[in-house]
Amino acid sequence: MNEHEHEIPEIVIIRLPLYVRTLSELKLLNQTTVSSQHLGNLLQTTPAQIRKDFSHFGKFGKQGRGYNIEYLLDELREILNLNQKWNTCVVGIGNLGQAVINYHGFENEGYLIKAAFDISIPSNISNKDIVVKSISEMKNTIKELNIKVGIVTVPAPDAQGVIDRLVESGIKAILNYAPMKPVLPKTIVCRNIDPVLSLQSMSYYLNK
Amino acid sequence: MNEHEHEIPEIVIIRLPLYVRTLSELKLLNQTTVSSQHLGNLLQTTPAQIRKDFSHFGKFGKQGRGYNIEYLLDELREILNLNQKWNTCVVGIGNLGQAVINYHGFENEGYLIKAAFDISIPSNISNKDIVVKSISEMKNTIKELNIKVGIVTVPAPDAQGVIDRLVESGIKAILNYAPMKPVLPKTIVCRNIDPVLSLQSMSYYLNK
DNA sequence: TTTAAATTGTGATAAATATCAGAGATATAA
DNA sequence: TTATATCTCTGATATTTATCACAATTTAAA
Repeated sequence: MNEHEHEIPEIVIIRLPLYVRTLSELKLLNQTTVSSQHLGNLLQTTPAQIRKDFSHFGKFGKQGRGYNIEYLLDELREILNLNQKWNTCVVGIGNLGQAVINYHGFENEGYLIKAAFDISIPSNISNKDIVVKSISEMKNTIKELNIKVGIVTVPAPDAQGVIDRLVESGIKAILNYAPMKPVLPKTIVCRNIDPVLSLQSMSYYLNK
Repeated sequence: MNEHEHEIPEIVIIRLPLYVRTLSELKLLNQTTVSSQHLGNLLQTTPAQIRKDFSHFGKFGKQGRGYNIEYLLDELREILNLNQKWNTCVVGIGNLGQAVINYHGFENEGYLIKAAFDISIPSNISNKDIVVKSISEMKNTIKELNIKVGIVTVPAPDAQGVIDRLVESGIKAILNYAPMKPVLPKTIVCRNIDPVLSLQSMSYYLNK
């Protein structure tokens, strides 16, 4: 079985980056092999699920021995297209947008913020690596800079409009911080970051 | 069927806040009733799922008519314990922690940030509504201020330690921004906010 | 060399989740 | 008043997801 023979469940794809993260940590600790049992312990999941997940993409392990960390890590990174840089842009340069721009956790993982857009351009953004432009110049800039991922940090009422423009500009993936669910063509991937929803669902379990 | 007769699937609980949000928007537009069909259109889901989700908690609708928005909204808010304020604290006052503190989307939804903790206390935090203290004073402060929710914004390597202290201090829910999965007693609820994982799982769908 | 222990990959099974479909209730139009 | 359309609630069914369990393979120990 390999990735060309069947559609892989999204839930499996969503778990792959967790495996990548833990394998990277093990590699940093100079570990060379790991079993699904051990990986399951570290990730608080079952070895069966890990093996089944991997089995969608091929055979990466060795019976009686486990997985070679370096090899498995590289395979998973390749599957996820992590062995390359991705250019991104931020739309919305308010508090949240500025926080995202100043957070360097994205760059470290290969997601480079190349441009930031807003209606009015704040003067306090001065990062020589990031082009700051008006939303009206979005389409040209995204094409010129080969940007594939849009990070949306505008207020909810503005988000759908902004997202429509991103799609029109050729963006393929959206990381949406606005508290709303965008309407999108099914060719575009989207993930929502919505801490308020997380708090609200946790509140169910808080007995008064 | 009501909430006392069976364990409700967490996946259902996670969707309830979405319904609350959309119902609130409809209420703001002075709508008085809504059908599962209409709600499904707005939420990009199926009417059957919405009805099944509600059915775990009781009968809120009227055949041939739909749901009274105000009534349903209040019931759902009551189920989720949203009809009250919850005191929270932020642990980690670096860039991310400060961004969370300056973001007022939590307060607006009834989650009040009452305290912020770090090892060294930055001087640039000056919010008279938030107590800023050393992590060593965490336990007393959390008890005194009746804090039930902890928001973790420390770097990943520090997160498990901080979370252990939060649990020890009597916290019941954790919103974790650190890129790791905490080990927790099963009495504690936790949600992880991990935008890097989101980006990485989206990358799978970006063909080079 | 032989035996025992460890571990994968996977078909089969179980569990969880989503959808279907129709009886019954309500509202609206004729 | 009657007929038609709308819509909920829910048991039954289908689909998706997770777990089980074991043959096959590898390693390590006897």
